Amino acid sequence: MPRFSAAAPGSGRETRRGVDAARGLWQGKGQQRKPKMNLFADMRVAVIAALDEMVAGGTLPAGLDTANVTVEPPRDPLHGDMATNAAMVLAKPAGLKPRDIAEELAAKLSADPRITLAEVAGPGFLNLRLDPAVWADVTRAALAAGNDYGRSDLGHGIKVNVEFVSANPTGPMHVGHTRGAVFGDALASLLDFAGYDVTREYYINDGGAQVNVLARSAFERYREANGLEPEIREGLYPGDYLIPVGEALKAKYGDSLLNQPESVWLDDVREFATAAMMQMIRDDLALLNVTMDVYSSEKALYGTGKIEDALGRLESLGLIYEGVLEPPKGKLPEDWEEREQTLFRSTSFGDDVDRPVKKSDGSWTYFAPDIAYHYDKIERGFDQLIDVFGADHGGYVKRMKAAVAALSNNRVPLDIKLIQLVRLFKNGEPFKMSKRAGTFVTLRDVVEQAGADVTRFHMLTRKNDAALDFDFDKVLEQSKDNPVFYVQYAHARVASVLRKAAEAGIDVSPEALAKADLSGNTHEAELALVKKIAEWPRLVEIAARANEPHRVAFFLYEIASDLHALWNRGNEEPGLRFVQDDSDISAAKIALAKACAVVISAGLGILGVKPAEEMR
RNA sequence: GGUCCCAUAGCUCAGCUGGAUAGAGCGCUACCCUCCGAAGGUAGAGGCCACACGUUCGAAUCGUGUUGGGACCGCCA
Repeated sequence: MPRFSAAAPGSGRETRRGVDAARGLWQGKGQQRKPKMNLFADMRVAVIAALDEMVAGGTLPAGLDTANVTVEPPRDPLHGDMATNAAMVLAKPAGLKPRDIAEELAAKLSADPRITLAEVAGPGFLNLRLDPAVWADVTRAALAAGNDYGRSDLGHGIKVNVEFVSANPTGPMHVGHTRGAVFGDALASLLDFAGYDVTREYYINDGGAQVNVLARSAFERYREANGLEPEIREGLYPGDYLIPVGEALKAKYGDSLLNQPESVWLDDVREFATAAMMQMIRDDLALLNVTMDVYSSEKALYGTGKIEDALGRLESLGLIYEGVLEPPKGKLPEDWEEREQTLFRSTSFGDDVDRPVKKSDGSWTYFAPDIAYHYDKIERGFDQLIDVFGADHGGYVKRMKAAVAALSNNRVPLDIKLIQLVRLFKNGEPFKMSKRAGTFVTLRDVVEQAGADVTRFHMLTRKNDAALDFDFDKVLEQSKDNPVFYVQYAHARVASVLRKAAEAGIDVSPEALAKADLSGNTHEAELALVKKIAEWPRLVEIAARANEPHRVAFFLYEIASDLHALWNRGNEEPGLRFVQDDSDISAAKIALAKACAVVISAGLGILGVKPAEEMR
């Protein structure tokens, strides 16, 4: 039975810092680790160094801003292995022609042993072709780093708080929460991988009217447990999930509460029921392999002066006043009348109207504890905040950002990611969710049918602000039309190769693969794969900068596609197969395959999906 | 009325702090399995990136406006 107490005494918070050392490799608090080889970042360093030489040599003026200089893979492979826009970006501020800059830059870069050809193209692009030895280095770097390949120090260990799920503790989690949970958890892992110090946090809305409704609903189930007819009135929560809570209440209180007025039992029953709901939510999250670092309680903000502190700070900044809001334009609410309220001057920070923090009866609005909670996060020293909300909370984005900007004196950026809805399908038919009809699809329903791995991957195959279709049949389909299967299959194929090679007496130990002569991996299908492997560290940084974990899922699909393509080529060209009679050649091919598997494994790790060793 | 999100191939969607001839899957068309790696493979067709103007050496990407779709909009949380 429920053991969870929403508020740890005195703090309003439960943490699990320091007890999570057992996380998987990729989820270790990694900001102290050294970043691994990032070919594109390395080459950019070389380009900037060459530009510095040109400044020293007098070709370029000093003090140029190189922030917009990029080194990236060209869309067309005919353009070489990498391209830089340096000449075009710098032409105007330097007062020179792009091609002139590019020509000299090309001459300087040609001295780099990694670069075999640097040629000017188009309006001033500089296309670079790399020495094949570079690709061998990439393969070896991936093998050596394993699941840490692609780790970055982009975040420099700064403290980021990712608040997600934060479902009301009034019932089980449904599919919408599931997507938010997967997104938030994957984003947190991604940021950790990119060198941020990440805290996963859940805000428990246990301070509002809805937990009183929960208490009254649970009380009816308590009466039911005592043999009375429950009266689930309109507005109460009718779900069966409260029946065991009623029974637990009976076990604790016997029949002693039955004839008592609400004022006697409300607080106790509310606390009991809330704790039970939070335990259920924790269990649901555990099914999805989501573990929070911190649970913070809204209720614990009341009566401790925290709300008053936060609003007092706003007041000292002259951002709180008593006033009357204009009625909203267009359709007027039925019961609209002018009222004086306590308002936060959020318009000073880009909001459209000022927002009430106190109701006309003097009690706090929902916004007030939210302000206090975010103030608390700022005070705990976070450098960056991320909130993951359902798309229906879009209206709160501006006011929340305004509050954080005001309270942190613009020091702490707040990014709010809105999660669009999930549309459920079964056999291609829309699957209507309805609490009344009992077809209420919970997180548990989804995970029990589809499994945590499939659910997690599929939920990340769409951008967070795009609606997502979830078809129970399609996500379980074992075909290349299913991205989950496709990526897992690629990893399993490599695992299969390693097993087969070992059976054939080939040494596939890490040491042997590290020593393999990779200079023979020159087929275009092999080069396509190794170039994709080289791109992985860059993709991690792009995804982390945008707070968009779905990019990882798409990248994994692409690299899996490259592996499958190479595999298929082996059907027609036996020389491309991984397992060969010549054990030296075989080791080289297998090293490449293994490096690919390493990237898939690391990427799946960020998404929270276990890589498959075999498909069954 | 206002705010936010969205608009890319027939369909579902990617598209990098702006970069070269805009990509993938499905569907469609044509080829390809006696066997050695087909829970398939190869190739192809398919686009006014909603529209207009602007910024820029360069715009699907940034800005303004228009059209169409969705979400939200003071004592609900």
